[in-house]
Amino acid sequence: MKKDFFALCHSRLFSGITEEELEGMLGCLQAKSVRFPKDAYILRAGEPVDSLGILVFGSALIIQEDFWGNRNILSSISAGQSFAETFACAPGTALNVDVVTQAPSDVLFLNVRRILELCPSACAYHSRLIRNLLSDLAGKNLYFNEKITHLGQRTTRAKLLSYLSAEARRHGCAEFDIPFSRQQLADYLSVERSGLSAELGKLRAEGLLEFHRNHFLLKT
Amino acid sequence: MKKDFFALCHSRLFSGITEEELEGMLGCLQAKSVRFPKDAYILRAGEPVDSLGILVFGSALIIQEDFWGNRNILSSISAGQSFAETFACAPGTALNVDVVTQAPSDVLFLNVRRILELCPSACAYHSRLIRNLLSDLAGKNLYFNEKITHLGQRTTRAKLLSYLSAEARRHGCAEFDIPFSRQQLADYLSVERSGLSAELGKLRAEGLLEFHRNHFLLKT
DNA sequence: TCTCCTTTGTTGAATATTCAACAGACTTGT
DNA sequence: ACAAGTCTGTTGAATATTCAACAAAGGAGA
Repeated sequence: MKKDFFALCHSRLFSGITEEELEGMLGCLQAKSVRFPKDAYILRAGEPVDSLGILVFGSALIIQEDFWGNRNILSSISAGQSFAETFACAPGTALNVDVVTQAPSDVLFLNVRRILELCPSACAYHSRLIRNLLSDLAGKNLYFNEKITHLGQRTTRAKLLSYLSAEARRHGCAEFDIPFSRQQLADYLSVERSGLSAELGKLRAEGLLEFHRNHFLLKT
Repeated sequence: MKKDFFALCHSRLFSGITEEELEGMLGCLQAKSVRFPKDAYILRAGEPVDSLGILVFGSALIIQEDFWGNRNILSSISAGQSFAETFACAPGTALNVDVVTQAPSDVLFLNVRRILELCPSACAYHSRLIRNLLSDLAGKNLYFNEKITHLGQRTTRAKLLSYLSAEARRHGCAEFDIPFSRQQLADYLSVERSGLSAELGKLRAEGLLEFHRNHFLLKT
């Protein structure tokens, strides 16, 4: 249980809140902890949600699947990150994504109505939690905004360069690892895997970058 | 000034707050009102922002422009809607979009730090405002999510069908007007205008839909 | 009503992507 | 070390998109 608290204290949602405060809050918020095996559905598209999830331990993917079964990876989730806040915060909205574990995972579910309800006497830190949630949503918003920037590019090459530039900016370095396999990157950028590989080959031939598997080096 | 208040009271951000309460709050929040002519830049990419904007009157577009000047319309803003909340709520982030008026517009700027600072004695409704902001960000998040769904489609046809389905769902009706010209829709979906028109022609020939200008009717 | 100007539709050539199939590289478990 | 399975790179044919140029339709103002 202490180990859980460590991950939670370092999550964006609970930043600025101490372990002692957290312990009291979780009870007040009626938090529920659930364990999932590898490749399990944490949430399924179509479900109405009134709780957000926090990945305490493990790894998961946010996946969107269309009518014909084409998969599109929207993001990957690691320990300390939360998911489904958007749907939980927008009342009356059904989930339109699947959340699937990549490894055995522990998830903490928090009911958003509980978070928003004022109970100043019991939990002075509700206010802080709300502000964290706000900044978390803003962060997700920026993430989606960035993805739209990549998807808005017309060609596979332009999408790749847009994505790799963003990764380099994020790492603050021209050499970095990406968190996707080729197939996952192709899904993320919504292009054909073979075309992606071919384009990477061209970019290497032109001297714009080097790579091996998921390790990349961008060159001037 | 009363007319301003009417639009604000019916905005998502100030919903549940009365005119009297609003009047007091605007002073406390140090709200600043600015008027813009048609085709003017309300905000420019690269600017650091600590305030969100509310369009009190008029109409504006959120536009992203890449290095080579290709424009991508991310959304359109009408009276009562707010913009730049994301950047204002995520500290230390520079704006990566332009906000441009489509018509003469009045904008109210609200400093987010002011909103988040607790001042329970002066403004009991700060809490409500924060919750509205949260739900607003969640709503924007869903909007971007939807756009990603469209952009994630591989072909112009699939993007169109995805977009038109979403519009029909939004209107709750198979017959509706879209808020974009052909060029704007092509920018929004990130495809070629002429290809878009051609695809619309094919869809009509196949009997999937009817349209005239920006009026559409989806057929079974 | 008649221009002028903007928006939308159409076409064919050039370019890019998808699809399918396979070969080689890497991993994992025995 | 070996085998089996997965991931990545390569190729050519089929399909789709972009580009450029022009034609047609719609709208605004005289």
